[in-house]
Amino acid sequence: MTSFQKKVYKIVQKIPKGKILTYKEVARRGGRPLAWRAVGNILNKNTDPKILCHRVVRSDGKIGGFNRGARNKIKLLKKEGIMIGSGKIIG
DNA sequence: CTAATGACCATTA
DNA sequence: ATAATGGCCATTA
Repeated sequence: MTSFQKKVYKIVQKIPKGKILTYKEVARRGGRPLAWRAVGNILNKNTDPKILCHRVVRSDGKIGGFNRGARNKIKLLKKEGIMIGSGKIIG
């Protein structure tokens, strides 16, 4: 475990159901407001089923990526109650 | 240490 | 609307 990784996980796990955070926001909460690049990188290499990484999306409203494919990510978000259309978030 | 990578972001054409 | 470019950061090789 690396330092930033731990922070990112803690923040991502703290995201309440039905809500989402952008990579930028996660980075900001992690103390590195300009490290959204690394955030995505960390999640990418550590896609564990116990970690809720599907509540993190892009700033443009797009979904982004996912270990099981963006399709699955969208499904999960939809299940949580988030509205998604054309691969983007509507709410 | 250097170089390369990427679930990104913002701007410009 | 899409495509391409520059910038930023932590992690990995």
